[in-house]
Amino acid sequence: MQHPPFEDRFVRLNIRHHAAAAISCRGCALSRICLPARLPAEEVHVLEHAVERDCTLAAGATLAYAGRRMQALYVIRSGSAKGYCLSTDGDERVRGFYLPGDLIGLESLAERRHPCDVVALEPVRYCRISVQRFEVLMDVLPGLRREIMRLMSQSLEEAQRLRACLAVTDARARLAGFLLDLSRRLERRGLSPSEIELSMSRRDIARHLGLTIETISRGLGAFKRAGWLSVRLRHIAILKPDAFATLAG
Amino acid sequence: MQHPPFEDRFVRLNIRHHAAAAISCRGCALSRICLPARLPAEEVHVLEHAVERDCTLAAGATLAYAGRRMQALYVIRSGSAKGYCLSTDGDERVRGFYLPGDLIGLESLAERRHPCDVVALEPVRYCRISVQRFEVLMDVLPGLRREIMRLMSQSLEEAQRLRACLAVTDARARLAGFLLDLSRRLERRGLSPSEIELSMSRRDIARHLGLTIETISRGLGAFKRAGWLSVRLRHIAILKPDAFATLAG
DNA sequence: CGGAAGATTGAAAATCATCAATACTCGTGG
DNA sequence: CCACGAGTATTGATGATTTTCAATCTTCCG
Repeated sequence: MQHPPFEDRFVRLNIRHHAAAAISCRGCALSRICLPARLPAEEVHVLEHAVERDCTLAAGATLAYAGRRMQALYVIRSGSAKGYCLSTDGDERVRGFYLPGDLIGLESLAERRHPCDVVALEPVRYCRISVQRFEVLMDVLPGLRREIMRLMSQSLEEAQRLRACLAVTDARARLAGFLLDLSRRLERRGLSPSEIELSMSRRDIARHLGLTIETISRGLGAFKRAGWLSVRLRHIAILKPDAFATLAG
Repeated sequence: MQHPPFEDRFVRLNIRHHAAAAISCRGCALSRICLPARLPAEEVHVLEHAVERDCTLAAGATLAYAGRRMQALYVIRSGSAKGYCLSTDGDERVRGFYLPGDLIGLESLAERRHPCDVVALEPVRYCRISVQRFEVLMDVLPGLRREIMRLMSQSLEEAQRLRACLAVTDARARLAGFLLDLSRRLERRGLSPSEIELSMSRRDIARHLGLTIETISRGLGAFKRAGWLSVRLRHIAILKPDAFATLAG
């Protein structure tokens, strides 16, 4: 819609296929977090053959364009991405951030087109499964189907919860809620919940929370002075998670 | 979790079964909006037998309790409800509002428990299908399965979009976004997008948008003075939808 | 009629956005 | 290796918006 003819070319340019280097799902570092974790072995086998592994994306490259027909679902293997849309007057609204293990495109299935742009915040490795194949598998593999349902339900819950976290007037509380959520998501993926390397800029966080860069910066400063965390640029360490939980509610 | 022993009793007391008066899905006023709309006739028939129709709930009564194991999925037939959770210090965060045709419980499927309370904002009639039956049907009816997937995808998209609408600093813009979204949801359900009878209080809206009652009131007042809408208590008429769209972005 | 809850309005205080200046990081190229 | 410059982050001062507190008005019940 917004970028009619270019997208396919762009996306294809950004994808590098390394069929030879393709790792099986079972051998993947994410196997405990990703789809196969809860799937019976025979289904994992079928799934493996439908998935293109080792796709990569450079930092800043776009994985999906708003309004364009969706071609595939993606799973982030490493790196991270942000989903955002542009308002009529040109400023962006960040819908959310995708972390390793996250499935991108579930929200696009109904309309068969992406509701917003998705760009890599850092170099991203990801897996890809075409919508057509995905739909076939959904009919054929009951285990996968249930797992996808579970994932969608979970994403829905998460989206609503995050929304509730924004339904708070206080800017610090919002920031605390965001950091806490990020921490928990990382923990669920087997990463450290306290030592966090932010892949998004202050600007992204601000556009995500409905605040300004300066407020984010000052908020982090206040948390630092309170001894709740240490910050140095994109690296933060959460020292008192309970304090954040209390502030966020 | 929060209301351990009482819930079942409450819910049951609030449900009135009128087996005799049960209407078929095909005869239901919502048949064009609700699940059966996109289902093959034979599946509608099966679904009909699994659904309890004509359940009712008094205004203010609770349909689902936060933390409690989910028993069933619900579809609002008439009336409306709000989903909210309480923060540690007791003030509520409104997650969202459910309108006629909305399926309640999709977000609870993963954890098998409700993430937040759902209470009726006005007298509600609804249909009910137990989780057990639902899961069986999901395996048995491919059409229903696809439709549910579509619905979940759509809900997810909606939740993310609404979230983006909060990612805006200006209070008026948020309110405009909320009204616009409400208007569009009503329209999709065959109701008037301009003549709206709000079932939620200013307080509910405020808690939903991360603003205060007074700001909501002043915002509506400003829209009124600008000639964008007419307000009288819970009844609003949107006169210039484009103005709202522009403000919301 | 009377009382409780909801809604509006006004004046204040606090928070946050805006504007502006500065510091810092990191990649590039001399 | 250093200098440069663009992008990013911090900090300060000011002003606008929003919250808070308070009073009033309305509606909706019984």
